Amino acid sequence: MAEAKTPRRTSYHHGNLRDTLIDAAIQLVEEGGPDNVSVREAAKRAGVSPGAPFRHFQSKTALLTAVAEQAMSRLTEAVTNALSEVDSEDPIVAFEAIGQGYLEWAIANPTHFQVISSRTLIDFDGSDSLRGQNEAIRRKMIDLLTQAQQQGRLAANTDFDHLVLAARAFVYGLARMVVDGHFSQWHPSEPPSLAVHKALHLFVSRMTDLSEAKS
Amino acid sequence: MAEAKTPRRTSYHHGNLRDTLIDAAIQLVEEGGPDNVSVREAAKRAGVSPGAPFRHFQSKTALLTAVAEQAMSRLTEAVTNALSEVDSEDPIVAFEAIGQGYLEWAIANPTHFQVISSRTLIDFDGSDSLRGQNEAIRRKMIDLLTQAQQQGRLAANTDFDHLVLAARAFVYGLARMVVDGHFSQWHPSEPPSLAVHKALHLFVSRMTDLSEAKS
DNA sequence: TCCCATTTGTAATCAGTGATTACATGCTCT
DNA sequence: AGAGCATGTAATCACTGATTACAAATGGGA
Repeated sequence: MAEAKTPRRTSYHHGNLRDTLIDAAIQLVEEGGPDNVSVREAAKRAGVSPGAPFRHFQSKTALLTAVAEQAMSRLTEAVTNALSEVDSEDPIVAFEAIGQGYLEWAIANPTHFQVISSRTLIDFDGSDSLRGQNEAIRRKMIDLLTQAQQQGRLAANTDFDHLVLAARAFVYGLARMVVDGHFSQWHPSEPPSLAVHKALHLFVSRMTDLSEAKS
Repeated sequence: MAEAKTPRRTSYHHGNLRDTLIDAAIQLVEEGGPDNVSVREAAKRAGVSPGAPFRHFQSKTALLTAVAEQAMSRLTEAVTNALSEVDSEDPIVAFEAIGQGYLEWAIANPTHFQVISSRTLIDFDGSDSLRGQNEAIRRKMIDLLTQAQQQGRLAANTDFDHLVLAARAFVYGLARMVVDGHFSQWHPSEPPSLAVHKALHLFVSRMTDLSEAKS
C-alpha cells in the first residue's frame, strides 16, 4: 500500500499520489468491477480534489491502463510460477501448465482479468508494458510448441500458427466464460475451476500427443 | 424501421416509442459500440423528452437488454441458416457449421455481439428470451455430438460435458478475440475471418473423428 | 356523447461523471 | 533568498441515468 488507509496528509502535496490513485482504483475494481471505478471516487479515497488525478493521468482510461499494467504483471508472474513448478521436461506438460496458470489466475482475480482483457476501458495498444507481457506469454507458448513439434509430438500436417491461435482462443474463451458469468448454470456439484481444468486437459491431449517423447 | 428517420409526430403521443427507442439504440450501438448508447440520445433521436424512455424501460440496462434480445434473435437465425445449408447428414459437419455460422455472425456484427455477451450492460439472466435462445443453441450442439458419439466418432473415453464446454469456450474465445481487437497483430495477409475459420476446422477435426461414418 | 381512469409524454430537477481552466501552494535547485 | 516547476485546489462545463410532479392524449363504459 502506498499510503495509509485514512488519507492523512501533513503537507499540501501528497507525495505519492500516482501510486495511491492506482491502489484506490484497484480497490474500487475489487469492490465492484471495472465499472465501479470513477476518477472522483479514487481521488476522494486518496484525500485529494477531483481534478488532482488528471495531473498524473491524462484520462480515466490512462488510470485504468496503469491498473491493467499492474494486473498484467501479476498474471505474468502467475504464469511464470506455474511454469517453474513443472517437474517434467515435457514441453507439452509445460504448455498445459501455462494454460492452467493463466486460468487459475483469471478465476482468482476475475475483475483484474476483466480490466486486462477490456479494450474499451484501457488503451492496450498504447501500452508497451501490456503488449510486451502479452507477447512474452505468447512467445513462450510458441517455444514450447516448437519443441513439441521437433519431438514429433504434433500431427504432421498441423498448421502451427493456427494451433497457437486455437490454444489462445480456447484459454481466453474459458477465462472469459468464467469472468462473464457463463458458468451460472453449470453442474452445481463441480466447481467451475475444476471444469475448466478438465476442459483444458481435454483440449491439450486432443490437440497434441501427450505421450512422453522417447529420447 | 418503426418510424421515419426524422421524428415527425403529429400527435402528442408517439405511438410506437418503445420500438423506435430500440431502433435508435441499435443505431447508436452500430455507430460507436455499446458505450456510445445513452438513453438521452436515443430519446432525442426518437424526438422525445429525456425522461420519456423510462416509461417503457425501467433502466438503461433494460433498454440494452431489449437490444440484446433482438440481436440474439438474429444470431440464432444466422446459426439456423448455416445449419440448414449443410448438405451432409454428418453430425460433425453440422456441428462445425454451427460454430462457423456463430463466428461469421459475430465477425459481421461485432458490436451486437458485444452487447449480447456483456453481463454488465444487459440483464442476461433476467431475460427468458436470451437464456432460452442461448440454451437452444447449446442443445443443438449436444444433439449433434450425441449423434456423433452414437456413430462412434468420438474417442471412447471422451467426457461429453467437458467436450461441449470446450467447444463453446473455443468458439466464444475466438469470437471475443475478434471483437476485443486481439487480431490487430495477426498476419496482415490473412483476414481474421479466414484465420478463425481455419482454427475452427483444426479444432473440430482434432476433437472429433471427421472421417465419414460408415452405415 | 360525455366523462373519467389509464397510459404516455413533458419539464424540472437531482446526484454523479470525465474533463478543463485559472489560480495557489509547496518543493527543489541554484 | 528567490526563480521555476511540479502538484494540488476551486470553479466550472457538458453530459449522464434517474425521479418527480404535472399535463396531455387515448380509449372504454355510462
